[in-house]
Amino acid sequence: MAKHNFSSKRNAIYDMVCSTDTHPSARWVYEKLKPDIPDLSLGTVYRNIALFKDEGKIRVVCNVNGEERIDGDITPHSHFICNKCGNVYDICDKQITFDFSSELSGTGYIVESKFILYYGICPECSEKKIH
Amino acid sequence: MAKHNFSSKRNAIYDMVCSTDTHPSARWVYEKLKPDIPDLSLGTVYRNIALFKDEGKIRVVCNVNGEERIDGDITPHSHFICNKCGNVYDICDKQITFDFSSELSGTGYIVESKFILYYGICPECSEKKIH
DNA sequence: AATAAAAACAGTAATCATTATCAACTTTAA
DNA sequence: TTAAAGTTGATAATGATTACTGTTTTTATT
Repeated sequence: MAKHNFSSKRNAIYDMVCSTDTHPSARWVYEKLKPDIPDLSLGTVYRNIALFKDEGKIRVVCNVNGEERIDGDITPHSHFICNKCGNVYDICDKQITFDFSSELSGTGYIVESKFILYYGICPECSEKKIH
Repeated sequence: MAKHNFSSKRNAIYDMVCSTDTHPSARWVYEKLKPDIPDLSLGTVYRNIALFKDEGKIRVVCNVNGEERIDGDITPHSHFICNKCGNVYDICDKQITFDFSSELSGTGYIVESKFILYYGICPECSEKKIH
């Protein structure tokens, strides 16, 4: 891994990713930071998100409407994706084991990560009864 | 749902998706069929795959290197995605329950589908020891 | 502080998967 | 048949992501 210099923009991007529970896209992060950092470039957001992925500091959750959605919380947990509004929510399913080390043991598959995704209608969209 | 006419190309696309366990991309399906159907258009493959999705005849498994991967087998099962070669494999984890009807009951989330994805290194790449 | 090498950046162009358009061709129902 | 509706190939458009390039910032060293 290459050595990295300090970068206030990189810090701002990482902080934004970690301080939201929206499971944002690169563009969302860019638009949130742009007012405070007028000379921020969308390419910089993509570049740094790619870096965080390489470093394992963030993870990719899913792809919604062609946009990759990321999460700064890399502790094991599941996600719910709303088929209507596209919002991504954390699911606290403590009872589910994320100790997958033995789940596929003896199969030859080396598991590095496990993801559980629920798709459906979120409470907000369910109430709105929009269709 | 609109009414659909018979279409030999649509049938060929659906048959190809269902007869492979590669969890193909649209382009893969196109390239497999092209030799036998020289006047097939990539747009037609995309158009019909979108149709199958709407009808619930196929499902989206994941997104690998920017390409959406689909599955003609819509019975409940998990998938393993190789971080090296990008191949997608079926995982027969019979012990895992796909009866998610009550898993998020009382939370307000209406679950329509559940996906379990394992990421790691597949047996083939593991043997090759490529890095 | 000056300075040079390395890293990061903005701005823009390029790439690539997917979708939209539209005129020509098929299928269907009568 | 025939006309309406559905399907298609070819191509253009879209939109997310990546690559490029000249400039700016950071860092390590005087």
